[in-house]
Amino acid sequence: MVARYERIAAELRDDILRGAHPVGSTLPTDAELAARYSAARGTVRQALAVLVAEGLVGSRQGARRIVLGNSRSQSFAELHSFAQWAKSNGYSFGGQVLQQRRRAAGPVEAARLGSDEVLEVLRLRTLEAEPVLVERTVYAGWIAAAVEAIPRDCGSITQALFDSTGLVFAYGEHLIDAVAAGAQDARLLGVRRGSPLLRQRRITTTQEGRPVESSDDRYRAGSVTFSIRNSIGANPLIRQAGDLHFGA
Amino acid sequence: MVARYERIAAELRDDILRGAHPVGSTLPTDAELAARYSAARGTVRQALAVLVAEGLVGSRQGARRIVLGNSRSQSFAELHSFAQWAKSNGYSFGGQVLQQRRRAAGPVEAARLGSDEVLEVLRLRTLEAEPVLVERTVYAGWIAAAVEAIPRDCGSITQALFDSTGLVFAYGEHLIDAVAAGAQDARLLGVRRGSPLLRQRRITTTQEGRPVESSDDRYRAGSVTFSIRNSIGANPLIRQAGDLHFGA
DNA sequence: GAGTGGTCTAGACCACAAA
DNA sequence: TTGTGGTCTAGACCACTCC
Repeated sequence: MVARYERIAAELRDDILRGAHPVGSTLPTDAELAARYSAARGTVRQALAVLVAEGLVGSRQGARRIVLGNSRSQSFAELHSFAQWAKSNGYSFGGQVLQQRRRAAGPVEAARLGSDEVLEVLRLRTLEAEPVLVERTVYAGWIAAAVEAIPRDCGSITQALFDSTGLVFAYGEHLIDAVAAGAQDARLLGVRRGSPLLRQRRITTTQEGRPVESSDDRYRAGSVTFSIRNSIGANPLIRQAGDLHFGA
Repeated sequence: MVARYERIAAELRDDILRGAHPVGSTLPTDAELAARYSAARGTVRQALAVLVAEGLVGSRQGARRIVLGNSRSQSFAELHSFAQWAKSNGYSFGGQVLQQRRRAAGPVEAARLGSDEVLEVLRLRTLEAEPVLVERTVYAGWIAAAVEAIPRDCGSITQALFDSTGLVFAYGEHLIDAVAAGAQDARLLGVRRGSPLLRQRRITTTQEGRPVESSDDRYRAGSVTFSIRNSIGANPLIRQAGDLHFGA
């Protein structure tokens, strides 16, 4: 069952991407769209809100809505998976599943992933043959079987899931902070307990917004740096190898 | 004029951050909230959509809404200074200059800031009366006099420089990683040496792109989280206030 | 002043989760 | 089966933009 507003949003998006509404032009008014689709104004507004969130359409109170862009790729994540990033930068990389088990979702996970049963995976990833990243990932139940079918030493889970299911990931929210290495972190990464790690908590969804996984990724300090440029249109977040010279 | 749903959202957000609704607990139902605030269900849902978009609340059709988090986070979608961010979130904050001296720029600094002489400033900043941030900032020579004129306990340097010079900052590039606290960091922040800090190195420019400062900011672990969203919010009905749409 | 989008109301029905 | 959130309608008024 696809919601009415989703279908209207899809039609409008197609119109924009097709060029029927060029960048800079105004869209039909709420009332016109409501008449065209025989829907209530509220439903049309819900559809338009989708396009606004994607950055395709801009709106200001009192003024007509304007088409801001006509490329889908810009509105979605430019943040690639660890493997994609490493590959595109010419680094050698690897990965190894250390633990994997199904279990019941806690209340927070259930709400986050929309799933009662989850697959918990502990993965250690290497860069240039050095262990640099501990991933603790919780997958939604509907994708669990596909994840379990992936070889344990697969380097790119994203690629493997795309090959087996056709899924393309969109990256949702990222929370970045610093934490002290716990006992398990320290052992896996070869650092002392309590030493600094860069933590990235993230939620991954399909392009339609369906939650796929929730992950707690911990990078060894000095191995990876996140970079953000605050210029419009630029990639908001990219990873960089550590050891960058910045400032003095 | 603040919208009704914004005020309701703010109240609910405060309740969550205050701990009145612990993480994992369920929120009141739409109907209960509508009755409590004497608002229509649609208005309450609009407020809740704000919290869902912020990642504080999760929802699934048929199930009660659940509190997902209760931590403050700093979003990169908003190009705010520490003071602006703290103020907009209702936190008390302060700052104190500990050291300040002019010196010759190193070759990298000279290239980066376009300046032979620089002003080096060590600043300690507090949030809710706790020291959370050590800032080591290097200002370009042309702005040094204006910086030196700012009172040492000024909370918002950005504001002070705007007041005295009319300058508006644009934030250029941010590099984020984790480092171990050095001796000075540890002493100032009241943590053990070697304990994890979240480091943000950034370059600030004027809106025209002229470099103003280069800074190494170190946050005590657990005090602040950076958040980056690069896909559609869970509920597209709500636009984020003042959203600048980079990558969003 | 006319037109438009932003907000809000008060209903209704449906899909889904949990008991 | 009951309750909840998700969707949709049909109106209303307001704030704002643009002419």
